[in-house]
Amino acid sequence: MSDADSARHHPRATAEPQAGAAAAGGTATETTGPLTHIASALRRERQRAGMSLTELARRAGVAKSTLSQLESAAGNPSVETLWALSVALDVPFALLVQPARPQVQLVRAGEGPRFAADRADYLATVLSTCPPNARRDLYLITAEPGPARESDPHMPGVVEHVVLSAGRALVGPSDDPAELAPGDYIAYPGDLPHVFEALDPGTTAVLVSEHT
Amino acid sequence: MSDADSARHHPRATAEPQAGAAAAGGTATETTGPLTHIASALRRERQRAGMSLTELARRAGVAKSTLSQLESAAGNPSVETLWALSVALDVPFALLVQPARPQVQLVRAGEGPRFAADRADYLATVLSTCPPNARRDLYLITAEPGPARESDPHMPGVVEHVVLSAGRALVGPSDDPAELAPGDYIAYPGDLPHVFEALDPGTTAVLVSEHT
DNA sequence: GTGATGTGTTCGTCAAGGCGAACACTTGGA
DNA sequence: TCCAAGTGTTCGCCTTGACGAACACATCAC
Repeated sequence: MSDADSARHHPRATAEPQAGAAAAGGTATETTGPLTHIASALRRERQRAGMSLTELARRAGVAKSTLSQLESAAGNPSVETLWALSVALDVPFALLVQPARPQVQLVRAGEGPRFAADRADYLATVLSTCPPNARRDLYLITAEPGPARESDPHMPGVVEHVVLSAGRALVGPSDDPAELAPGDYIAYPGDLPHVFEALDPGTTAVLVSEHT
Repeated sequence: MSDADSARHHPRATAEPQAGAAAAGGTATETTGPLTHIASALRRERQRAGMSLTELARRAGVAKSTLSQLESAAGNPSVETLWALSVALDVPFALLVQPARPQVQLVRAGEGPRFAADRADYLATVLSTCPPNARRDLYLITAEPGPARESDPHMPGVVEHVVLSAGRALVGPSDDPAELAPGDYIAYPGDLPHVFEALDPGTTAVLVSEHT
């Protein structure tokens, strides 16, 4: 994540250091505020779920009037309110808040920034670092047989997904790894010690690291 | 996503239809409320960024007092406030709100629910459906050469990532697909028409569908 | 037609969020 | 030692979010 400053977490961050007072007052100009997105997202998800305004309000335990104002982009809901709505809609909270920005991106097998490997027989290529909203990285792993590669646990809340492409490998929590064949998949908490040990030469895998 | 109702979007959803009134009142028992998580997440991320309470407040344009109360789990911030903080911290909004729940999960190459394929020469196996917070699915694609498989565009905001494991394939937006070799990676907006056309027999790939 | 149920909207009221200022408290020069 | 500059905390005050009730409107049964 170090040299991926080009892709930051917010589409058009506007953290003006000095002009913060503007955001403090009630009449902020609100550059890319989440409120308009919330309004449309709420209406869209509610209709997708086939709920009436009244019913959603009842299920979420919020006033019908509040919900109406929110869908009109009037007002700035509290987290609890929006949380209740996301639960009632059975929709991830983030979906109600975050704008998105997709793009086409291509990385050839050889290309892409290699991850500094402490050993020559293990190579991780970064395919995609966390975009605006999600916190997940995509790696291509290439490894040769040898002693098990112990990874130090990452930040709490990290989940790693591994799909084996070729060869065989011992992957998973250090205390109970699984032997994967091509096509096999495993997911495990990344904040616990875990291993990736190639058993066959030319072993490759796709690794998704989810930062929650 | 149809038959994956086991994994829902919220850790312990408590959308009681009738008892919604409880959540409405101020003194709700607050089962898995995001407020306590926000408090700890805010403090953690702020310290990780090496910021003082005063500095973060200044950058985000929120009152120092407000921030202090939030980190003490006192109060229920508005979305705008929390948004400003997430921008100032350069951290995805969701990270401040969502609890997480990692687990070990293993799917063997043959196992896992197959995705209903409209053609015999294209098989998608679900490896992992969207967990509590993220909205992304993991598929293993197995395809044989044949006419291009056109996918109808999905919901807006969807991004698909493809890493080719074996064989060769033409993947990407319909108007400009890329020929992938093993190890190649491509990402593209899923809300536009796109193709997956195997060029070699036994072509396999890993597909990450991000619902943003 | 007319009442009954549904939709989503707009009112007035009250509690709570967010604000600046004043407050204890530790640190490091002079 | 004392003052200055930093930390994070607690105060009144005003603004505003969230509420319930009343509202206008469409639909359907009788």
